[in-house]
Amino acid sequence: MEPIAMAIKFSDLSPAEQQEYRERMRHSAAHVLAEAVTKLFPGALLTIGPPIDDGFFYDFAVPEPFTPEDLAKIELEMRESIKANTEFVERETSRDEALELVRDNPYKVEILEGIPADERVTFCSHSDGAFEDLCRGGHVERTGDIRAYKLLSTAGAYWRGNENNTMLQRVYGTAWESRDAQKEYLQRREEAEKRDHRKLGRALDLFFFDPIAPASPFFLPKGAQVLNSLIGYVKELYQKYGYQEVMTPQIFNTDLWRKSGHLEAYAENMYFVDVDDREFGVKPMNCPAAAMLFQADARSYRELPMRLADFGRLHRNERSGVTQGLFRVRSMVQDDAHIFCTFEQIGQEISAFLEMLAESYGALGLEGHRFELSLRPEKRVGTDEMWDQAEAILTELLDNSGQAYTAEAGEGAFYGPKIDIFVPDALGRDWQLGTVQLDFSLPERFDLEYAAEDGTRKRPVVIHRAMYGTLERFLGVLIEHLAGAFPLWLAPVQVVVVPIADRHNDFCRTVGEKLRAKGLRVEVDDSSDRMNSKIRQAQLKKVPYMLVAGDREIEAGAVAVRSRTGEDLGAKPIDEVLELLIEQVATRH
RNA sequence: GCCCUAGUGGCGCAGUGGUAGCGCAACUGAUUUGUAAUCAGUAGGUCGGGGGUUCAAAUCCUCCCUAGGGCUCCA
Repeated sequence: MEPIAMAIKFSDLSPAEQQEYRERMRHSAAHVLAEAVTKLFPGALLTIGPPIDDGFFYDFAVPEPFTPEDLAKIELEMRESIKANTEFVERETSRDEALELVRDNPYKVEILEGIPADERVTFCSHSDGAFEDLCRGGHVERTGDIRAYKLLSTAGAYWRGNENNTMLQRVYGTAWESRDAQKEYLQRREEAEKRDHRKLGRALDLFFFDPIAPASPFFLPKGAQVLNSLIGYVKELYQKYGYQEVMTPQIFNTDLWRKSGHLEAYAENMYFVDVDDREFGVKPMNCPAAAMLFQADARSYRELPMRLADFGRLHRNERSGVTQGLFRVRSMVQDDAHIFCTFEQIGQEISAFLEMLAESYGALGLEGHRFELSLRPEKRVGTDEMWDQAEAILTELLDNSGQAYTAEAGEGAFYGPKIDIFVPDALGRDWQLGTVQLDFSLPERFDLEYAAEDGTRKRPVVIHRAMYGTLERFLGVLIEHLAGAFPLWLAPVQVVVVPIADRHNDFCRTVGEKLRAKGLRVEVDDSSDRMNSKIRQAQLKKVPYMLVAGDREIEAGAVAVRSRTGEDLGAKPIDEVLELLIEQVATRH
């Protein structure tokens, strides 16, 4: 590949060209980093150094991990190369020569051996050959074209991402076409940190964690209120879309998990308890319980589709290093439901689900989500015919939905294909929320049957589905999207009534009672603080509305309405305010 | 699970071998105030847990627990 020069201004490039340019610059920065590390740590072995979103990294095999001080030194060393403004040069070599050059580096040898026979093998250098790296190419013209860069962090990373391999030391950095662009990016990161749901969870009194129950949130009254409002909304949708709610036990005799296959495939993530010499497993999923409910009676085709919703609490013993705030917990609730239906009903069921999902995401203004279709994996149950048909149905539905999606071959569960919905957090990391999965296995394992119209006994299909998925995770993503400012219908405290002086307290309490009687969540701040302070408190807690009352308002039977955006909506009669609030809650605005 | 970093009153932090501190919050009193912080006082900590070094440990060593960043983006 030919180097790209900064011959024209970055801002004149098309978005695609800008993307390309940044990738080249970041990849080039990774090379400069690699050279700096080689100079400072002579024994370090180079492995890979690709551009990534917003930056680059390079993985090194070194005996000792890098310290923060090392990082500073490396950054200074990089400055020298960039100041020198030397040219990036690529040269093609024979395989034999390449092998000779990387002989002492098993990682590079492995990379080299992985290059297809019909591809060129190239090395690149930006220091007149003094430092060379096996490289596919794609650079800027000169080191000086890396206008802004910064090393951000170090981390351990397995070679090839496989935990059975050696752990390498990764250095993360960022690089930009200008100092301003970099500054903007770093500020964006800082802003994102302010939205971190773990910080806001504390600040807004929503939840906390304690080592006594690792990775298991304690929801404070306000956090529980938000979750319950969400669940209430989901229940409304269930009513509309024909679901029935069920409740099932928390722990089951291990026999059930043996039957469902979880004991074999999922035991390491489960909690077990021994009671009276019998072993029980705490449920990590609701599916087997749903299957038992289906089996509880002789089923007819007339009952299908049967949609059973279960908000049961689940426990999964996630590996210690992967838990993360509310995003990945060990104790959770899902808006989970299982649909038992005929094969012919799959299409309409999933279609209705996608409709309900769009409705619910729309209600929360969730943007930036993407769909992923996961197709058959190597190891699977069910016939090829079933997979052919099921995949065709899902593909057609997605095509017709107009929703952009990606199809991932081999990513499906062993028991069926699925569609996952991913939503990014404040830092742009994607999290799977919604999902709809076909299951060809559960009906077999539980020998589920229904009486068909012609009197024969047939096997139903099971569809697992959730819109918000794990509600803990969903809440985390939602907090970051909204920066903690919940819409009125979700806000744990919807209104704070603020008396200006003590003599206004009684009036404000009356206002509070009036709103509360209509189902609004109201607090009256009758503390001895000044009004300014009360407003500030309410602002910090992101309460949607503050109703201020002093002599003037009492005289008029009104309250002065202030929104958390700082907007002064003026004095309004209490009944009018009440009506506005109720309307806003009802329409979920 | 693995690598790095961290753990000090409810929360946010300072304190690197010699008497545990600050801000916010809490509590008490005073103040009664017009849209983001009124003033004064009081109380609160076995410094994540165990073991060790030392005359002396929040501080040094060691094991464990928990949290944060990262571990599929290929030369």
